[in-house]
Amino acid sequence: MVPCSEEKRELIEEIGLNFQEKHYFTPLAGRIYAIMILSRGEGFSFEELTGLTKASKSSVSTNLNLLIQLKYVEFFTKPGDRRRYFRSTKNYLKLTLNEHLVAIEEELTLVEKINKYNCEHNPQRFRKNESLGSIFQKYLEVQKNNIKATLQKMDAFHKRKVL
Amino acid sequence: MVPCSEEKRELIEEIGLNFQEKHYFTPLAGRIYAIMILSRGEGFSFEELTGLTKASKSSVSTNLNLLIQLKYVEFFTKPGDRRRYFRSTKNYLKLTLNEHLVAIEEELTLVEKINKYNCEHNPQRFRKNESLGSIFQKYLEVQKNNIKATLQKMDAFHKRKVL
DNA sequence: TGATCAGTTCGATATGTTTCGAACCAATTG
DNA sequence: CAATTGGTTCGAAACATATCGAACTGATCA
Repeated sequence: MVPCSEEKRELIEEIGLNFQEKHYFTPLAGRIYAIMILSRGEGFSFEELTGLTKASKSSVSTNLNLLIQLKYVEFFTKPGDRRRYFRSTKNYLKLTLNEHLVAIEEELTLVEKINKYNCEHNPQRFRKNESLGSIFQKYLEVQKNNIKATLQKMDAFHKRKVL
Repeated sequence: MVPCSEEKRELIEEIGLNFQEKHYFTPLAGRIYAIMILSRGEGFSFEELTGLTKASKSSVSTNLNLLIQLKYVEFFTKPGDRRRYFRSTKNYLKLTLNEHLVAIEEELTLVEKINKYNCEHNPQRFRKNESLGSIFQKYLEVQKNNIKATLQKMDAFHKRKVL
């Protein structure tokens, strides 16, 4: 039984739920990732994770490997210790931003397709909604530019840190 | 058998998929709504919808009522006709914007909670990520303001139309 | 060499969701 | 009144997904 405060447990569930909804994680993947976000970054061993999540080895294994593949999690080793230690990568915010970007680009192309179809097949309806649609498109463009600008800011920040 | 071009069928599937992913619709709800978006706005009868989607009456009924509850769909009647005619409401873009707004506000409060927790329990980690976190928070604020401004623009547009 | 440790793989089980069919209801029609 | 129309309700079937247990691998240790 790995110790963990009630407060932390609740936060883990809440954050985990959020990652289920917004990043399509499984419940367990959400919990694992939440545990890592709420830590000093020194990494968790495999058995600590099974203990904290109360899940089976197999489930932890699969979900952990999924998170590693998606670059949410990385691992490192310590000399004279067979175990691997798992922690969240530092680019969570960047990954999130990239997901936002993809979502918005998808939405833009979809809106364009709908407009194109209605312009050709339902001209009356299209004309009625034209200006509203362009307001929406402008909105998406602004969101997109904000994401791109923020990504650049983050890159600049990372470079400064490294030097 | 209700007629429908191959092009339209494909678009319906694509748009339907998008609504499944981004608005948590069921496959059938997505298809129904897509059909309505790609039309002149004169409404579809219940049996036209079962025909176009090739789904059972019961499924169409439940999903239609769901869409009505969520205000994506409305219905009207014609004199001397028992049937109801269903069409998409005109506020799709507004609903979408409101969903974006809610999502961003949730993300903001979550980021704040994580920061608060790490500030109290993992100060080293928190300090390292502080400026990166504030860049992200600023980003979310800009997105939020853009949504609010767009909502106002849309409201203004609607009022002008009505008068 | 045999035992243990750290983790993986895979088939089975549990859980949750979507769709369906059949029975049903209320309003209209003949 | 019986039959039809337009639609709803609800339990069951179909499908999808998450988690689990048990058997396994490959490295280390005694």
